[in-house]
Amino acid sequence: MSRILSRLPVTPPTLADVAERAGVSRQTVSNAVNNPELLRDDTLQRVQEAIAELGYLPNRAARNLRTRSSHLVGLPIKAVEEGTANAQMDRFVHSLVEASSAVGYHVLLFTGAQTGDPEDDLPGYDDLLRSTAVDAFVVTDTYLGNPQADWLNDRRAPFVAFGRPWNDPDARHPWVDVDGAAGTELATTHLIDKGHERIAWIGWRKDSLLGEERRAGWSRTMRARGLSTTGLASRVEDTVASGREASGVLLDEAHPSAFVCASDTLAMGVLHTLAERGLRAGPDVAVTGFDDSQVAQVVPPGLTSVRQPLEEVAVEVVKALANLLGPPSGDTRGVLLTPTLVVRGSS
Amino acid sequence: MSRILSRLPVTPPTLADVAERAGVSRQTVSNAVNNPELLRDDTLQRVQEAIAELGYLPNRAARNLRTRSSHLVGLPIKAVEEGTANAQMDRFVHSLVEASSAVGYHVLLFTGAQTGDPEDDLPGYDDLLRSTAVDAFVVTDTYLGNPQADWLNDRRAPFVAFGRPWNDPDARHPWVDVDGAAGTELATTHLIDKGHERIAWIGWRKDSLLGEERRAGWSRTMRARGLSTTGLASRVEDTVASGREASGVLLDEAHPSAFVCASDTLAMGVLHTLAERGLRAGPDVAVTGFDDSQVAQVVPPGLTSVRQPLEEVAVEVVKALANLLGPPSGDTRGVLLTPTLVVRGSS
DNA sequence: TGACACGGTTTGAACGATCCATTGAACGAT
DNA sequence: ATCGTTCAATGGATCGTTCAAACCGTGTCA
Repeated sequence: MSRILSRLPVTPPTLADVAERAGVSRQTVSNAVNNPELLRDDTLQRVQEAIAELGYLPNRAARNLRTRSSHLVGLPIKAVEEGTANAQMDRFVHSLVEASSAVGYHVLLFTGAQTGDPEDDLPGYDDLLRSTAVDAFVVTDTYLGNPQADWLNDRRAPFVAFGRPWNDPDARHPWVDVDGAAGTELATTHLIDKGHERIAWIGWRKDSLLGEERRAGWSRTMRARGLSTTGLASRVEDTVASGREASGVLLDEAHPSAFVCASDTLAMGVLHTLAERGLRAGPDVAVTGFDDSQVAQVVPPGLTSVRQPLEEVAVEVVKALANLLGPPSGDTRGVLLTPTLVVRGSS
Repeated sequence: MSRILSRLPVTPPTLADVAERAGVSRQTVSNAVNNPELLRDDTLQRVQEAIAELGYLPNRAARNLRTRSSHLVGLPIKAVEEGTANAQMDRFVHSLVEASSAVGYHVLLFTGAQTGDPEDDLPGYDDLLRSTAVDAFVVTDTYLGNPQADWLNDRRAPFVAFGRPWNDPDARHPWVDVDGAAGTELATTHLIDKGHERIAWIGWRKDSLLGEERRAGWSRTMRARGLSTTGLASRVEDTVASGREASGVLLDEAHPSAFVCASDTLAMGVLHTLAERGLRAGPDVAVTGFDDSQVAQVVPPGLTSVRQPLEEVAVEVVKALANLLGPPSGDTRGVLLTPTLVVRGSS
């Protein structure tokens, strides 16, 4: 019969065990854990001693059942894209986990239907919510046309977005985002200060509002400093190959001395072109990227890049979550954070 | 037969609701969900219709309470290291989440005490387990001296390791790992086939058994092909700077025509040296890395690298988990997978 | 004819916590 | 001595599910 060993040596102590040991009722122990201010000092201490002696920990499942909440937030993770250098997600996830645990929440990962169409993921959200597997979501990809935000809003599902609600300026969900234009402005100003005057832009296609915002930071800074932008902008796909190609054309036709890119991926494409033409990144042609990915950190001679304050973003996201799930204090709908510039050899 | 998506505010239907609608008892509905083979065909169908009509989903918390299991596996994530190019964890995590959900499990992230000392993380594991927050763990860092595995083993905590139990060859926990020596053998063979004879090794300090294993793949292949290894090996820290320095020294003293590195990080260091000396990676000096990180994919001219089958690893880990938590079928203690070589411009 | 086995279904009792209404004691004011 | 108020602590009901045992009609065999 004892062939099957119990996984844990003994069954963990319950509220009732602690209550008996401390000579109080279950409810009092519960209060000692959740509302200590309700107890008299001496009883509180007695209960806490009993808790410590028995090594009591509340059973999550029982608590979840009774309170109808799981203290879990769901984070959908999308497929890993091969070419693009967006490994920065790591940083965000790590901070999110840490910040969440500080307010008693854990992060649950899940994937969608894997069909590529975000539409197909939506039932997955619903199931998690209705089965009380998670209390809320954190969504990270609110590009234009992504149905997630709208869908979750319709269903009154609690969630916080990393990314502005581009398609619906007065959406009612809380969000946190990074000011992209401020980032490219930093990069452009930096290059101008270094003496560059013909500074090119390589960004994404026009339907990306995120891309257009970053572009605006470059163009407004150029204008403000009295520099021309005509013929200096290119809009392509977010791949190394596109960046390589676009920079080649720009070098031939517009002779820029520096490139500001909408992503590290595109900037890597520029580095490819420079390497092919025997030009040195930095001394000959300056390049800046966006994201401060690991690639930017290790590629020779180091890629100057705009760094998003992902740790801060995570903290703000968790604040919004706490506000959403706990007692609402203020209702700050959106938070916009400012990035910084990490200068390396490429500029 | 349209799927009913109820708004969140209304309480979701319960087992009892379904039972009433189908004209059966609660337990019968429960069986329809968990042990359909126990029901007569017509009853099963009736119940399934009721489930579909109401859009019923079992309440996770209640199920967890009753079955004393959470259907969650805990995955500790460590701090993001800045310099090193090991963002490959993404790939593993993604596959793990996917493979887990296929067998009804979700992945819960958590961080340790953030003190840097892994010793301090251990209570965190214990708490999660005892509060029935997770059923098991997946640990990923079983380097020599890491107390996790031993500690979990002592406590009979169910877990699967990605990484061999280096310090205890007959540890009793299941593990999955990648054959590092086979990987460097692939790289070395590839270089030899390309005509290289003086092939240098840059790896980690001797106390890393993982590093020694990778080194063995290089040295045994060299020996097997009748090539000398004397003076061609260097053991340093896993940083870009160390790789840069070590490759400089080797180039001066041993004149290798190719480098096999224990990591992409070290290989990037070699690329730095080559760039500084005006040497082209590939035509002039060949370089191979290990991990097939995103850096390897985007750095010009592309870094040849050993790619770990992380997707397969995840699948095997989940298999082991299922075996551990469900009815044990076989008891395969360890699984060793073989990596592949991704050839790019650097070789 | 009675005992027994069987597949399919039902019933009551957990699982371990919190919510809610209530009790008991303490205390100052009448 | 009585009353009202407040503060601490209690006991029972409850969350939604699964477990264990009981039930019931039918068929089989001694």
